[in-house]
Amino acid sequence: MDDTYQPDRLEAEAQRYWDDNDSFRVTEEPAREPYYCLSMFPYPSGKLHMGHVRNYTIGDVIARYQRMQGRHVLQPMGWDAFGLPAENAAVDNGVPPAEWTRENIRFMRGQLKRLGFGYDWHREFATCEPDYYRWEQWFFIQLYRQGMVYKKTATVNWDPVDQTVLANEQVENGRGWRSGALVERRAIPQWFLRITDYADQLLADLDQLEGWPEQVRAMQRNWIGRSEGVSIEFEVVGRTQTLNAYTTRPDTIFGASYMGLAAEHPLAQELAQQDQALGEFVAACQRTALAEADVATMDKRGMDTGLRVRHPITGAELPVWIANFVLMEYGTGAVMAVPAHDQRDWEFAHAYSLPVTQVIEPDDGEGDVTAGAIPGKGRLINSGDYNGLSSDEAFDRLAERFAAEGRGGREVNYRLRDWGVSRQRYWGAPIPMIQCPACGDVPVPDEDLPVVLPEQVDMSGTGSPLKRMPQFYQTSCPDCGAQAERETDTFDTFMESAWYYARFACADNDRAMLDQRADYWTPVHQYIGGIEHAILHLLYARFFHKLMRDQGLVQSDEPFANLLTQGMVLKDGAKMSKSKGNTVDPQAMVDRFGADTVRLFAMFAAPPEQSLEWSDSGVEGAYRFLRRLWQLVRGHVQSAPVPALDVEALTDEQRALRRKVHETIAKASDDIGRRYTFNTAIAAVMELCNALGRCQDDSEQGRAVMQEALETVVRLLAPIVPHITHRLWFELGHADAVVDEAWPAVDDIALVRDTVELVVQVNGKLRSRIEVPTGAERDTIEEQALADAHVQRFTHDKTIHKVVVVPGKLVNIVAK
RNA sequence: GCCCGGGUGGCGGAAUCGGUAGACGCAACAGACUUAAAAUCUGUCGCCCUACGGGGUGUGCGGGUUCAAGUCCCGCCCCGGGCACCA
Repeated sequence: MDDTYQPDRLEAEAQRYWDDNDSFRVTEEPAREPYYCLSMFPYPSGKLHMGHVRNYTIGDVIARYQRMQGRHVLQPMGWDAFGLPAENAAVDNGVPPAEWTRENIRFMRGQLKRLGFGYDWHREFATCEPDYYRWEQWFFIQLYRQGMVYKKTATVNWDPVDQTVLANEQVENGRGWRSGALVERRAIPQWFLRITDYADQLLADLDQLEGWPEQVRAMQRNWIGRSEGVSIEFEVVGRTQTLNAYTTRPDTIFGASYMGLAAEHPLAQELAQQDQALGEFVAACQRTALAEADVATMDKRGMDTGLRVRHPITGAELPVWIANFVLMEYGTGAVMAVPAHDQRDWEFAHAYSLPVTQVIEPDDGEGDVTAGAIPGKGRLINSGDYNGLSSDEAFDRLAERFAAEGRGGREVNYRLRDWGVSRQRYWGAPIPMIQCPACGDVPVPDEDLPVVLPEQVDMSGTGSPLKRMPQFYQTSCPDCGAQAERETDTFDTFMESAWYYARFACADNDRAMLDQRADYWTPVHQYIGGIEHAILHLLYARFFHKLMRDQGLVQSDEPFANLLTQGMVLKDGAKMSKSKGNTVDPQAMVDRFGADTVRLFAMFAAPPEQSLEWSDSGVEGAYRFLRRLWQLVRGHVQSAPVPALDVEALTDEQRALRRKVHETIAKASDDIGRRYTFNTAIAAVMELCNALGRCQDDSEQGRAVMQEALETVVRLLAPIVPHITHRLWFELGHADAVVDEAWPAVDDIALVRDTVELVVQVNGKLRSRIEVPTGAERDTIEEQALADAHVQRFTHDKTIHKVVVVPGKLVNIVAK
């Protein structure tokens, strides 16, 4: 055995062993219990960052642990290869996106291998390859034929100088990031998936996802935003048309003092044509950025249209205002504004001196409508025939009334909007549609798939180069044969990541999107990724899984049974970023200390769900621990031969050490297998190693206990630091590799204790400790605690009121 | 603004179901080894007081429940994530 720990040599050897033995290649074995462990695949941005290292280490630890538990583990890896950065790189450096992406993949694959992750590389794919996206195109067409896809105009950020569509990320303070021009909103036709048709299922099935953090389920619930309300038609005075408003609070209808319209509302658009001032205001609203956060924080502004609607009960005339905080995407784009009971309406009413009438007496104490809105439910006042009813009673009565009158009724509404999948970008999967002047939108016939994205492109112009490539877009109509044009938009990249987990099960199938192997492996048993994907990616993947189920491609309802969301990696308290200059390159760390040290630190520094503060000296500490472990094993294997363990023949000290070994197995198994708190599992193993290092027992049984202890330590650490343990396992005298070993088992007999220490408190303050026999009676414990000299000091001049005994833990004496 | 998290020593964190606050590691300090340094090993390490036995105090802030609160409840403050075209 080498005198010193030499990670570079040893890690290369271990990796060669796994390669030569195809250790992580799996095929479907119906008799075995499958376990699919998946970490969110990376965007190939150039090189791995610490967030990747952390994510993939967590996944690898779980995969290797489950393998040691006897499960048949699949852990694949691939590339989320379409996206904006490739286009930016092309503009900045003149490298074509395809070439840039493939080079990044090649480099990052090497980095993943160097970190020793146990992936089945035979299943690898990149989403930018036609083999992959052809099935996405095929599936989109299936959905189109079923009516799950439709086209409508929707707004995008438009940069008037660069003549291009911008992502929200590319808009900074309302200006285009390259040109600095004020961004405009522009409405263009785009493709949508009817995710709202699945809103109820997506909401209801969250209850099945017991293996998901409650936090994420709550975020999805809020995102879907199911609400039960009432739609009400308002007559427009002097016009034949009506305005439909949706409200969750019909009980406040007597407090309605105006109606708010979104700038995009058809009536607002119509009025803007006729009135110059209104036109300018609507245009100004439409110039501002799209992001919800911007809409929510901007000043509430509006303009009176001069139109009036009739209050459906009182008949009073209410002014119609165009308001910048009313969203066309939610409800009907028209709101019945009740300033006394809605904060936004209240602010707006105050800004424009509109009336505020309180119509609810809140249940929980008093409110003051001069200070702010009173949003709670209560009893109706100032509400005519409805006075005295509770909010809930009034809701029902009014809903029935409007339904009976044929001008509204109960309605369930969702905050969730349909999924716009069109992107006016080059580096994405082409949307497989053809527009024919005669036939309209026609899907590309299955036999013509895939629609291949041309890779030789000129990225120097503005906008997508596809729009400048007649050889791409000129085609003939599949239906009538006339000259027609292909869609030049590409798919949202969330499309690729919405189904990749299933494709890993059968990535080699060139005849179908999925086959029965997808049902063998999915639902994914453990999915691991960043909390930043808690809503969009995970919701889209859940939606896709249900779509695929309804196409008969999979059987289950949900794609991911268990979810672990990892926190961010920070340096000096801030997210690592190039602009802050606080990045740490994992490669430099691996070069210097080896993969095991980096993996160990990443798992030790914080539990996975919390953010992780990077610390260079902490990494050195991890390295020191591995060196000490190496020397601990070396000292042991170089001593005399190890006899068989005879548990009957152990001294008290040997029994105590062996008990610690088995307590550590119990703790580490629970921490890794149930709690996913790898940091505390590592701490427990470190504690055990500290105890082993102090042990000077070179008797026969002393060495036997040490052998058992070291074999335990090596196996407990094997998922986390697989390279050093690979080697140490052989050094401890084994012929087979530790990667194929079973997780150590707890010997319950080793855990037995004769006595247990109890803490003694007086009035809740720690005053003493007593040693009692393990199964001692309550009375005995109480007697011993009261007799304790330290306790007496605090009780002798007081009366004992009560003695609380918590078995195995403490005694609390209440004295006054 | 809305939704979801978090706040514990000099630092990262531990305390799992309301029961010993500070495990484990880092940094720092002291000692051993060394010609010296590095490495390694040993010890100390929340704050205040101390006769060195111990005592007081302490988990963002202010209240409350309880024999007992970092943990539960109410009200604040600060930091982070998401907000539909970054992935």
